[in-house]
Amino acid sequence: MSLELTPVQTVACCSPLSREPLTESEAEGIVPLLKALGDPVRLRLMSLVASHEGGEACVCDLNDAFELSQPTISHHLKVLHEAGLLEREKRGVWVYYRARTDALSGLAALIGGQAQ
Amino acid sequence: MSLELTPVQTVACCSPLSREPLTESEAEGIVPLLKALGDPVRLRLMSLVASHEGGEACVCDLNDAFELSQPTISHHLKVLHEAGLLEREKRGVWVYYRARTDALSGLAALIGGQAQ
DNA sequence: CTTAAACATCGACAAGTGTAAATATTTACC
DNA sequence: GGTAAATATTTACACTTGTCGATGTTTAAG
Repeated sequence: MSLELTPVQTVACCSPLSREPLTESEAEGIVPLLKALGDPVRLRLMSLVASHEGGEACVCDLNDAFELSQPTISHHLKVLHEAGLLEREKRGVWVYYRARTDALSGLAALIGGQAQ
Repeated sequence: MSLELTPVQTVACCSPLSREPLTESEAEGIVPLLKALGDPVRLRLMSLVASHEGGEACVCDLNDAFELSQPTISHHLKVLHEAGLLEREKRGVWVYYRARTDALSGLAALIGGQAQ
Protein backbone atom coordinates (compact mmCIF):
# COMPACT_ATOMS: atom_id res chain seq x y z
CA MET A 1 0.00 0.00 0.00
CA SER A 2 1.95 2.97 -1.26
CA LEU A 3 -0.31 5.88 -0.60
CA GLU A 4 2.46 8.29 0.17
CA LEU A 5 2.11 11.82 -1.07
CA THR A 6 4.93 14.24 -1.38
CA PRO A 7 4.26 17.85 -0.36
CA VAL A 8 4.47 18.90 -3.98
CA GLN A 9 1.80 16.43 -4.98
CA THR A 10 -0.36 17.39 -2.06
CA VAL A 11 -0.77 20.96 -3.18
CA ALA A 12 -1.45 20.06 -6.80
CA CYS A 13 -4.82 20.53 -8.41
CA CYS A 14 -6.52 17.27 -7.65
CA SER A 15 -6.26 13.69 -6.61
CA PRO A 16 -3.44 11.48 -7.87
CA LEU A 17 -5.98 9.59 -9.90
CA SER A 18 -6.99 12.69 -11.84
CA ARG A 19 -3.62 14.40 -11.95
CA GLU A 20 -1.76 11.98 -14.12
CA PRO A 21 -2.19 8.43 -15.39
CA LEU A 22 -1.49 5.81 -12.77
CA THR A 23 1.29 3.42 -13.65
CA GLU A 24 0.66 -0.27 -13.74
CA SER A 25 2.49 -0.84 -10.46
CA GLU A 26 0.71 2.04 -8.78
CA ALA A 27 -2.63 0.62 -9.82
CA GLU A 28 -1.71 -2.82 -8.56
CA GLY A 29 -0.90 -1.32 -5.19
CA ILE A 30 -4.27 0.36 -4.85
CA VAL A 31 -6.51 -2.29 -6.36
CA PRO A 32 -6.31 -4.69 -3.38
CA LEU A 33 -7.88 -2.02 -1.17
CA LEU A 34 -10.70 -1.41 -3.63
CA LYS A 35 -11.25 -5.11 -4.12
CA ALA A 36 -11.40 -5.66 -0.39
CA LEU A 37 -14.09 -2.98 -0.06
CA GLY A 38 -15.89 -4.09 -3.22
CA ASP A 39 -18.02 -6.69 -1.51
CA PRO A 40 -21.24 -5.80 0.33
CA VAL A 41 -20.45 -7.95 3.33
CA ARG A 42 -16.92 -6.62 3.68
CA LEU A 43 -18.01 -3.02 3.19
CA ARG A 44 -20.56 -3.43 5.95
CA LEU A 45 -18.02 -5.18 8.16
CA MET A 46 -15.65 -2.29 7.65
CA SER A 47 -18.39 0.18 8.49
CA LEU A 48 -19.46 -1.82 11.52
CA VAL A 49 -15.95 -1.86 12.93
CA ALA A 50 -15.18 1.76 12.06
CA SER A 51 -18.39 3.06 13.58
CA HIS A 52 -18.28 0.85 16.64
CA GLU A 53 -17.66 2.54 19.96
CA GLY A 54 -14.01 2.54 20.83
CA GLY A 55 -13.19 2.09 17.15
CA GLU A 56 -13.02 -1.63 17.51
CA ALA A 57 -15.36 -4.59 17.47
CA CYS A 58 -15.24 -8.19 18.57
CA VAL A 59 -15.76 -10.90 15.99
CA CYS A 60 -18.59 -12.23 18.11
CA ASP A 61 -20.49 -8.99 17.54
CA LEU A 62 -19.81 -9.06 13.82
CA ASN A 63 -21.01 -12.61 13.36
CA ASP A 64 -24.40 -11.71 14.74
CA ALA A 65 -24.84 -8.87 12.26
CA PHE A 66 -25.04 -11.19 9.27
CA GLU A 67 -26.92 -14.31 8.36
CA LEU A 68 -23.73 -15.94 7.23
CA SER A 69 -21.63 -18.73 8.64
CA GLN A 70 -18.82 -17.98 11.07
CA PRO A 71 -16.10 -19.17 8.65
CA THR A 72 -17.43 -16.84 5.99
CA ILE A 73 -17.21 -13.81 8.28
CA SER A 74 -13.76 -14.93 9.35
CA HIS A 75 -12.73 -15.13 5.73
CA HIS A 76 -13.94 -11.62 4.97
CA LEU A 77 -12.19 -10.22 8.01
CA LYS A 78 -9.00 -11.86 6.86
CA VAL A 79 -9.30 -10.22 3.45
CA LEU A 80 -9.78 -6.80 5.04
CA HIS A 81 -6.90 -7.42 7.40
CA GLU A 82 -4.51 -8.52 4.68
CA ALA A 83 -5.46 -5.48 2.62
CA GLY A 84 -4.33 -3.32 5.52
CA LEU A 85 -7.78 -1.99 6.30
CA LEU A 86 -8.27 -3.73 9.65
CA GLU A 87 -5.96 -4.26 12.57
CA ARG A 88 -6.25 -7.47 14.50
CA GLU A 89 -5.73 -7.93 18.23
CA LYS A 90 -6.40 -11.00 20.29
CA ARG A 91 -7.44 -10.55 23.88
CA GLY A 92 -8.18 -13.79 25.66
CA VAL A 93 -10.51 -15.90 23.62
CA TRP A 94 -11.81 -12.91 21.73
CA VAL A 95 -10.39 -11.19 18.68
CA TYR A 96 -10.93 -7.49 18.16
CA TYR A 97 -10.66 -5.71 14.86
CA ARG A 98 -9.92 -2.02 14.52
CA ALA A 99 -10.36 0.12 11.43
CA ARG A 100 -7.27 1.63 9.86
CA THR A 101 -8.75 5.06 9.29
CA ASP A 102 -5.45 6.22 7.86
CA ALA A 103 -5.79 3.66 5.09
CA LEU A 104 -9.36 4.74 4.44
CA SER A 105 -8.53 8.44 4.27
CA GLY A 106 -5.47 7.69 2.17
CA LEU A 107 -7.54 5.77 -0.32
CA ALA A 108 -10.14 8.53 -0.36
CA ALA A 109 -7.51 11.16 -1.02
CA LEU A 110 -6.20 9.08 -3.87
CA ILE A 111 -9.43 8.78 -5.78
CA GLY A 112 -11.45 11.72 -4.60
CA GLY A 113 -9.81 14.97 -5.45
CA GLN A 114 -12.17 17.45 -7.07
CA ALA A 115 -11.38 18.48 -10.61
CA GLN A 116 -9.26 21.56 -11.20
CA MET B 1 -33.60 31.94 15.38
CA SER B 2 -31.35 29.73 17.42
CA LEU B 3 -29.19 27.16 15.79
CA GLU B 4 -30.20 23.75 16.96
CA LEU B 5 -28.13 20.67 16.58
CA THR B 6 -29.89 17.64 15.26
CA PRO B 7 -28.84 14.24 16.55
CA VAL B 8 -27.10 13.65 13.26
CA GLN B 9 -25.03 16.78 13.60
CA THR B 10 -24.26 15.96 17.19
CA VAL B 11 -22.67 12.65 16.39
CA ALA B 12 -21.25 13.73 13.06
CA CYS B 13 -17.52 13.23 13.20
CA CYS B 14 -16.45 11.50 10.07
CA SER B 15 -17.34 9.81 6.85
CA PRO B 16 -20.65 7.94 6.51
CA LEU B 17 -18.71 4.72 6.54
CA SER B 18 -17.25 5.43 9.97
CA ARG B 19 -20.20 7.29 11.42
CA GLU B 20 -22.69 4.47 11.59
CA PRO B 21 -23.05 0.99 10.15
CA LEU B 22 -24.05 0.94 6.51
CA THR B 23 -27.30 -0.83 5.80
CA GLU B 24 -27.40 -3.69 3.37
CA SER B 25 -29.06 -1.59 0.69
CA GLU B 26 -26.63 1.27 1.22
CA ALA B 27 -23.73 -1.10 0.81
CA GLU B 28 -25.19 -2.57 -2.35
CA GLY B 29 -25.44 0.89 -3.81
CA ILE B 30 -21.79 1.68 -3.18
CA VAL B 31 -20.24 -1.68 -3.98
CA PRO B 32 -20.66 -1.40 -7.77
CA LEU B 33 -18.46 1.70 -7.76
CA LEU B 34 -15.76 -0.03 -5.73
CA LYS B 35 -15.98 -3.14 -7.85
CA ALA B 36 -15.65 -1.09 -11.00
CA LEU B 37 -12.48 0.54 -9.69
CA GLY B 38 -11.18 -2.70 -8.20
CA ASP B 39 -9.46 -3.85 -11.34
CA PRO B 40 -6.00 -2.61 -12.37
CA VAL B 41 -6.97 -2.03 -15.98
CA ARG B 42 -10.14 -0.15 -15.10
CA LEU B 43 -8.40 1.92 -12.44
CA ARG B 44 -5.79 2.96 -14.96
CA LEU B 45 -8.45 3.63 -17.58
CA MET B 46 -10.26 5.85 -15.11
CA SER B 47 -7.03 7.68 -14.31
CA LEU B 48 -6.15 8.01 -17.99
CA VAL B 49 -9.50 9.61 -18.80
CA ALA B 50 -9.60 11.80 -15.69
CA SER B 51 -6.10 13.13 -16.21
CA HIS B 52 -6.41 13.57 -19.95
CA GLU B 53 -6.48 17.10 -21.26
CA GLY B 54 -9.99 18.38 -21.62
CA GLY B 55 -11.11 15.78 -19.13
CA GLU B 56 -11.99 13.35 -21.86
CA ALA B 57 -10.27 10.72 -23.95
CA CYS B 58 -11.01 8.85 -27.14
CA VAL B 59 -11.22 5.09 -27.04
CA CYS B 60 -8.56 4.99 -29.71
CA ASP B 61 -6.11 6.60 -27.31
CA LEU B 62 -7.04 4.23 -24.50
CA ASN B 63 -6.58 1.12 -26.60
CA ASP B 64 -2.99 2.05 -27.31
CA ALA B 65 -2.19 2.37 -23.60
CA PHE B 66 -2.66 -1.34 -22.93
CA GLU B 67 -1.49 -4.55 -24.43
CA LEU B 68 -5.00 -5.87 -24.42
CA SER B 69 -7.48 -6.56 -27.17
CA GLN B 70 -9.91 -3.87 -28.24
CA PRO B 71 -12.96 -5.84 -27.03
CA THR B 72 -11.40 -6.15 -23.60
CA ILE B 73 -10.88 -2.40 -23.30
CA SER B 74 -14.39 -1.84 -24.59
CA HIS B 75 -15.70 -4.20 -21.92
CA HIS B 76 -13.90 -2.37 -19.13
CA LEU B 77 -15.14 1.01 -20.36
CA LYS B 78 -18.66 -0.35 -20.33
CA VAL B 79 -18.29 -1.47 -16.73
CA LEU B 80 -17.04 1.96 -15.69
CA HIS B 81 -19.82 3.63 -17.67
CA GLU B 82 -22.56 1.47 -16.17
CA ALA B 83 -21.20 2.16 -12.70
CA GLY B 84 -21.68 5.86 -13.36
CA LEU B 85 -18.00 6.69 -13.32
CA LEU B 86 -17.61 7.53 -17.01
CA GLU B 87 -19.78 9.53 -19.38
CA ARG B 88 -19.96 8.42 -22.95
CA GLU B 89 -20.30 10.62 -26.02
CA LYS B 90 -20.10 9.62 -29.63
CA ARG B 91 -18.74 12.14 -32.13
CA GLY B 92 -18.51 10.83 -35.64
CA VAL B 93 -16.77 7.50 -35.63
CA TRP B 94 -15.06 8.20 -32.37
CA VAL B 95 -16.34 7.69 -28.85
CA TYR B 96 -15.14 9.93 -26.05
CA TYR B 97 -15.29 9.09 -22.40
CA ARG B 98 -15.33 11.70 -19.65
CA ALA B 99 -14.68 11.12 -15.95
CA ARG B 100 -17.53 11.75 -13.55
CA THR B 101 -15.45 13.59 -10.98
CA ASP B 102 -18.57 14.10 -8.88
CA ALA B 103 -18.94 10.37 -8.55
CA LEU B 104 -15.29 10.03 -7.61
CA SER B 105 -15.39 12.74 -4.97
CA GLY B 106 -18.69 11.40 -3.66
CA LEU B 107 -17.22 7.97 -3.23
CA ALA B 108 -14.14 9.44 -1.59
CA ALA B 109 -16.26 11.42 0.86
CA LEU B 110 -18.15 8.29 1.71
CA ILE B 111 -15.17 6.18 2.68
CA GLY B 112 -12.56 8.71 3.60
CA GLY B 113 -13.53 10.81 6.56
CA GLN B 114 -10.83 11.00 9.20
CA ALA B 115 -11.67 9.70 12.63
CA GLN B 116 -12.97 12.09 15.27
C1' DC C 1 -22.84 1.32 -53.26
C1' DT C 2 -18.52 -0.39 -51.52
C1' DT C 3 -15.05 -0.19 -48.54
C1' DA C 4 -12.52 0.79 -44.44
C1' DA C 5 -12.19 2.30 -39.73
C1' DA C 6 -13.90 2.75 -34.86
C1' DC C 7 -16.24 0.67 -31.47
C1' DA C 8 -19.59 -2.72 -29.43
C1' DT C 9 -21.52 -7.31 -28.76
C1' DC C 10 -21.42 -12.34 -28.59
C1' DG C 11 -19.64 -16.86 -27.27
C1' DA C 12 -16.38 -19.49 -24.92
C1' DC C 13 -13.06 -20.64 -21.52
C1' DA C 14 -9.71 -20.35 -17.69
C1' DA C 15 -9.06 -18.16 -13.39
C1' DG C 16 -10.78 -15.99 -9.39
C1' DT C 17 -14.29 -15.55 -5.53
C1' DG C 18 -18.01 -16.14 -1.96
C1' DT C 19 -19.98 -19.61 0.68
C1' DA C 20 -20.60 -23.50 3.92
C1' DA C 21 -19.44 -28.05 6.25
C1' DA C 22 -15.92 -30.20 8.61
C1' DT C 23 -11.99 -29.74 11.22
C1' DA C 24 -8.19 -27.51 13.74
C1' DT C 25 -6.38 -24.21 17.13
C1' DT C 26 -6.28 -21.39 21.07
C1' DT C 27 -7.90 -19.90 25.57
C1' DA C 28 -10.43 -19.97 29.92
C1' DC C 29 -12.50 -22.41 33.48
C1' DC C 30 -13.78 -26.55 36.28
C1' DG D 1 -6.13 -32.77 32.41
C1' DG D 2 -10.82 -32.21 30.36
C1' DT D 3 -14.23 -29.52 28.43
C1' DA D 4 -16.47 -25.78 26.20
C1' DA D 5 -16.27 -21.50 23.65
C1' DA D 6 -14.26 -18.24 20.17
C1' DT D 7 -11.83 -18.02 15.79
C1' DA D 8 -9.24 -19.72 12.10
C1' DT D 9 -8.15 -23.06 8.46
C1' DT D 10 -9.12 -26.54 5.02
C1' DT D 11 -11.74 -28.46 1.34
C1' DA D 12 -15.06 -28.34 -2.08
C1' DC D 13 -18.20 -26.23 -5.20
C1' DA D 14 -21.16 -23.03 -7.65
C1' DC D 15 -20.88 -18.63 -9.47
C1' DT D 16 -18.61 -14.60 -11.26
C1' DT D 17 -15.13 -12.31 -14.05
C1' DG D 18 -11.27 -11.03 -17.25
C1' DT D 19 -9.79 -12.17 -21.62
C1' DC D 20 -9.85 -13.03 -26.61
C1' DG D 21 -11.52 -14.38 -31.33
C1' DA D 22 -15.23 -13.76 -34.27
C1' DT D 23 -18.78 -11.01 -35.66
C1' DG D 24 -22.01 -7.04 -35.76
C1' DT D 25 -22.96 -1.96 -36.09
C1' DT D 26 -22.20 2.65 -37.26
C1' DT D 27 -19.96 6.35 -39.71
C1' DA D 28 -17.12 8.57 -43.19
C1' DA D 29 -14.80 8.52 -47.60
C1' DG D 30 -14.27 7.36 -52.40
